[in-house]
Amino acid sequence: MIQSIERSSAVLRLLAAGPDRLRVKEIADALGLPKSTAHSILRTLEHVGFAEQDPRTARYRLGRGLTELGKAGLDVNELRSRALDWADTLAARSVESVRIGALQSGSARVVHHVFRPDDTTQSMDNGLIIPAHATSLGKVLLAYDAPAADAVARAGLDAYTRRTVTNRRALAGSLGEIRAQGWGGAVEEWEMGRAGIAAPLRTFGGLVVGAIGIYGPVERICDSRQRPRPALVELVCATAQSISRDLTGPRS
Amino acid sequence: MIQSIERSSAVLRLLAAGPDRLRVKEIADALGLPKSTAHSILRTLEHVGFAEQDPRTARYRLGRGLTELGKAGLDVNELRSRALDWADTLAARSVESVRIGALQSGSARVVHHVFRPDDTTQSMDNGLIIPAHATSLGKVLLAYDAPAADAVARAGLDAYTRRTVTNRRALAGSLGEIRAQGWGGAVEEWEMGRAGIAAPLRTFGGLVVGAIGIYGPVERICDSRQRPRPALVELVCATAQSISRDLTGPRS
DNA sequence: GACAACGTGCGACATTGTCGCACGCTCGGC
DNA sequence: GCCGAGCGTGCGACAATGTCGCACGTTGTC
Repeated sequence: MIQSIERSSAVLRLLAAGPDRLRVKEIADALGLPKSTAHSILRTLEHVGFAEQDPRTARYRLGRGLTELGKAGLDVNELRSRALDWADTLAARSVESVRIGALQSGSARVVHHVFRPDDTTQSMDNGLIIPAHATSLGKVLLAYDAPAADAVARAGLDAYTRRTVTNRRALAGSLGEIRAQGWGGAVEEWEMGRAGIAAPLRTFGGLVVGAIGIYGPVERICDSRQRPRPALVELVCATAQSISRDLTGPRS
Repeated sequence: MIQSIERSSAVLRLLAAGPDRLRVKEIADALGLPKSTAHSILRTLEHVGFAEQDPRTARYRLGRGLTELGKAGLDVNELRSRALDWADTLAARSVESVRIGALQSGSARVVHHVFRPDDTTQSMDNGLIIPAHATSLGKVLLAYDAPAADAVARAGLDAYTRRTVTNRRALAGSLGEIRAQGWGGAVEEWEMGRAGIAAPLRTFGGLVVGAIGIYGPVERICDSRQRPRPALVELVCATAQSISRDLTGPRS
């Protein structure tokens, strides 16, 4: 039984008990904890949005995160705005178009799109719903959301090219591989001649709330053996990690 | 920032995301955790009532405890039923009457009462509201609930005897002492010639949900120097700890 | 205006949570 | 109906992590 979780639940119950905001000392006394420990728990609870601190009185009360448990975890707009700069940077460094996606009602949706720097003949993909099982972005999202993956597989895996994964078992294996290596690739699974590399975006506790990836011609994305170029993979993963660090960093 | 709390919040978000119940493996994969770790977190969350496991499918979903955060922490009836046997035992061993109390809307209420074994001339105190600042039971409850203590002090500290604590500062000091030693006593603060010894009842994370204590003639409760007899204090504390262990033990 | 009490941060220690592994079991497929 | 894979669960050892004590700077109070 994990001590800190038990304690945090007690803190939440305490905060919920009365309409009054509570001081650190009061909580510490109520639970028989040192001030430091109580403070540490409160900081974490505030960090994840389960508690809030009144900036004026320094007292704590329940946070918005608890009531929002019923809804979608993270606002798509916030994800977008927080990832904007990083996406631009990734596009510049990789010299490819960049997409950020999130799962919405079980399917993958592009929530942000950065054009390839020196290429104007592209379509704006914002808001586009892309096949989750046939793109790197979609597969990464599915890899960390079992129910969605299930729903997609159950709905039927349409073939877009001859390399599209249409076998449920093969898809499950692919998703497992993505989890194992922390990123996912898709080569000509959606459109012939095009490939993508994507990595998950994580919030507190490792919760995946989206994915970011690059998409472009196979000959630029992959090496001679049709495998995603390690340098590009590294770039995508590093960007994803930076965004994740950002998401867990300043307030939520 | 406490890792396990962040992770547990992620688990809760995950459980809240979809209406489907989730498997341990799915949660572990989604957060990038080993199965064991995820399982440990889930067990704890279930333990504190934030998650529930379907006994048939072994899958997890959100628990009732989360939605009940807004209401009183622990049902008084449950506290009563769980403490019944222990209260009887305490009455038998101490040969005194035993009371169990809880805070209700800022004042102390007797939720259970066991008569002194060989004494029939007693009144039934069940449901009785007793002065929180002038009884051992009430003071123990106040010691771990700062807002209630505040409200009581603000409402005015009526004097029932010449030994009743009526000074706010003195009361605060008394409550601090109770926290420090883990039990509280009151000698002729409510009724002349009567004294009490009480200790807190704790749930998960050390949250105080009630108090148990004995009450009787000063000459039996206290030694020659008007101080609570150590043997009785020990008895009360041991009983309180047993009940607390019970409260954190089998399901909530 | 002075004191006390609070919130906050840091560091060292040791407790605690984490991880890897293995056991039974159930579910699904051949 | 049998076999196999995959799951939930439990244990143990390690070391990472949370805990605690202390001290600072500040706020609120008398």
